[in-house]
Amino acid sequence: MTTVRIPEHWPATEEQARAVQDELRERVILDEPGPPPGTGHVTGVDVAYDDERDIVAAAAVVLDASSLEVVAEATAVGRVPFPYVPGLLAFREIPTVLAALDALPLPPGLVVCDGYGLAHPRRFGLASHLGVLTGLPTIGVAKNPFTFAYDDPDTPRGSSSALLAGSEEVGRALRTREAVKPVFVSVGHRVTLAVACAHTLALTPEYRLPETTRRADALCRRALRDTYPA
DNA sequence: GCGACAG
DNA sequence: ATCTTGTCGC
Repeated sequence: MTTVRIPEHWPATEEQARAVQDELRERVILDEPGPPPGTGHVTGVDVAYDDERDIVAAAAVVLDASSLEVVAEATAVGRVPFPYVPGLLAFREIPTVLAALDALPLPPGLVVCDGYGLAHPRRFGLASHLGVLTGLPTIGVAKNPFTFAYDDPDTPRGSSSALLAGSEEVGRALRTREAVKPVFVSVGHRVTLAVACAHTLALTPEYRLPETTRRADALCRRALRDTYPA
């Protein structure tokens, strides 16, 4: 497993971090459809924290998009590089996630993040940030609506409704399991919202959350306890 | 000013 | 995110 250091010029204040977002936001690509769902590789990334020891562990798990079988995985650990501030989550996760992605023996294909992309106070969430830095197509699938408004989607799996920032649709509330709380899908980089939702449905044949994030979540937790046992 | 707020 | 037992159900 890779060990990472905090990058030299990583933002130290919220003001600096917001300035980085405002700068990088210009590079987001929103007019590409993205890879077709059900083909190629799809990679889930996630992180786990040990606040006591100031440690963060990241995992990247590559799945075959049609069988959802694991094709490759990698992990990385490092110091937590930024405090949790709503809207600045990416600065906590990105260095370690990048290291895990770099350690993969294969191209990741589409990357599925645990959080938001466009659905963000400055329209530049974790998935957008990771996409711009890697050039990879990315989407965000979050478990909560954050500050955004939405109407409850219809009961059947596959139903969806707009995730709204005022009157602007920044994502979709997507029902991945009948009558179960929806997930909140937003575009990261080089993927369309419709395609992002299609991928999310393809990744949730059984559970509310995408297989990608379920696998990545399990792996980064394992990496954390294997590396720094209680 | 106060509360809410991805993970 | 993380702290945490049992419990209901497939």
